[in-house]
Amino acid sequence: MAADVEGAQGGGELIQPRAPASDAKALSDARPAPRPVPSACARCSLRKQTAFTAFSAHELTFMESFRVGETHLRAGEVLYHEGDALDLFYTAKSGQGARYKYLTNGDRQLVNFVFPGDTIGLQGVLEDAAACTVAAASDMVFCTFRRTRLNELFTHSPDRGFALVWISAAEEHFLSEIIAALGQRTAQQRMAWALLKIHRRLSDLGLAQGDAVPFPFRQRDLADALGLSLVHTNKTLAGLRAHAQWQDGMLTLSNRPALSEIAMLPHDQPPPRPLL
Amino acid sequence: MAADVEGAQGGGELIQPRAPASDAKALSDARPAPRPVPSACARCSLRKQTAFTAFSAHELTFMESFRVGETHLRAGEVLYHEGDALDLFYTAKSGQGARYKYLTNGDRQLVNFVFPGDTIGLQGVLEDAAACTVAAASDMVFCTFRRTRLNELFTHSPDRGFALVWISAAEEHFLSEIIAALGQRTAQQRMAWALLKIHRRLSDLGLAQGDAVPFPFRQRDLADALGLSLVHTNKTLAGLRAHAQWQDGMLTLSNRPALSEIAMLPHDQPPPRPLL
DNA sequence: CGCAGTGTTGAAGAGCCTCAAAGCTCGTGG
DNA sequence: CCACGAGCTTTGAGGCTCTTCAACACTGCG
Repeated sequence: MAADVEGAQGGGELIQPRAPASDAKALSDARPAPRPVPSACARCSLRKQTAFTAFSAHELTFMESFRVGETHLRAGEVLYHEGDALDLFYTAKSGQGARYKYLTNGDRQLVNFVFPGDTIGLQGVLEDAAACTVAAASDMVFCTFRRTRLNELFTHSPDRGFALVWISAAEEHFLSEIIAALGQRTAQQRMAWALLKIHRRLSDLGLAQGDAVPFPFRQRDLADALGLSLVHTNKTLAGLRAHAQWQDGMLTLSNRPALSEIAMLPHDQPPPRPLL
Repeated sequence: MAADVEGAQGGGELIQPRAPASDAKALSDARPAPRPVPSACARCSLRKQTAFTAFSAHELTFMESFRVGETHLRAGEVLYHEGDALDLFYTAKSGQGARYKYLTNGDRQLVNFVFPGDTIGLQGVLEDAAACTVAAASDMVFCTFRRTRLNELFTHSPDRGFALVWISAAEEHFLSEIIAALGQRTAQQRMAWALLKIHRRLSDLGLAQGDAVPFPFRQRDLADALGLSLVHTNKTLAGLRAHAQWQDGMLTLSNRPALSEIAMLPHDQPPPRPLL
């Protein structure tokens, strides 16, 4: 699939409905292709968010040239599949998605949500096989970078190479928190923890409208993220409804202190991280 | 604590026995200090393992100068604590340990084991607060690197900077597998999965003696790694004893295909990864 | 209208946790 | 020499959390 022009879709495939067992991979192997967009980094609104560290002029110039273009995905489409060899990697620009891992029995784990500013696919670029499947829950736009030019990032702009390590380390940090949540917390604690983390991450991106943030997922996604059955996820959400409401793709936390208490969370906030 | 001379201990503190609730941090805040060792990278036996990619002569020279020295830990000692600001980061050279995260109620999660070749502390160096506590289960030796010189790694040796990103991505990959294991697998599946992963990683380092690898941990550690109670861990291990024996610090897998079947694992092997 | 996807609720059972206690191997001290 | 205690492993019993199965309500769509 070639890079397509303005207005057309960037490509992608419809994600399969959750198959009970076997035929989970009867999917097209088309890959979304990036399309060129002129001088976008300078205008990128993400860079203005306080969640991210600042760019130097030199870094900005370099990233403009390093960027290949944009990849557009519609809700439900897949960016790449677990096991794919990746020629590109991405930074999410808008919309929301998630990374999934599938087991041989058809079960799946939602490893992490993909929010604006998240860099994904780096592992798949380096190791020749993506560890996760990435799918969009809403329409999404990604900034796209080419595998073959990754070395330039280190030779031409050490600061950006440094940033990339920082990004990886921050992701690793968050994954370790997820591990602790899955391993040590009860269903209610996990749910409170996840709602707080999600809300916090989206708020830090400036996406909050009052107490509400957009969250275009299904209860099944949250269940797969927390390692809970769909039924129990529903009942756990119902039990927290006094403190958190989630309807029509909007998540509203009306009593964050209560949720923090339930989640056994300290109250610190994450330091600014780099954006690629 | 200053860098000490050959034969003396590198420092460290005794890890606390698992406190029931409150006083879990009544510990000295002494930090182990590295001691200089001349020209060690060229003779490092880890580099010869096929699990790692090769060094160029230039890279080797650079790492010799980049390295600060070695840090020695005795079994039970702590390298650094969750929340510490780190001036150093490390690559494990020998021995085994683990990274832990503690919850406010005293429970803990073993996030990942630390085996020779693993780079740790990078996240703590970049984010000003370590995400995990690192403790040694056997006597350990670490190669030590200084935070303040991290930028040199990117400006002087882009290849090593690239390697660092690769290392981070590989770790991120493995953590995502842990997440899937904790979220989707039953106790028996988790146990079989963990034993296979542990055995594989140690075998790839050339530490296997027949079907056995050294594994100097306690059932409590495995329980905290898998998110299971100690009692259930014991019973699950007993149920797998026909396929896996673990006694006197040695783990023996006598029937790997059976364990793979139980763990729902594909049979592929990980690609070579960089060593720092 | 029928159907697919999603959210909700109830009931029964399995898996895992907690509590409790006993055996084992150390090292220590009388 | 044996007694003693600490740390670890092992085993049993009871109960709670979470899963599975089943059914129904609601929505949007062909």
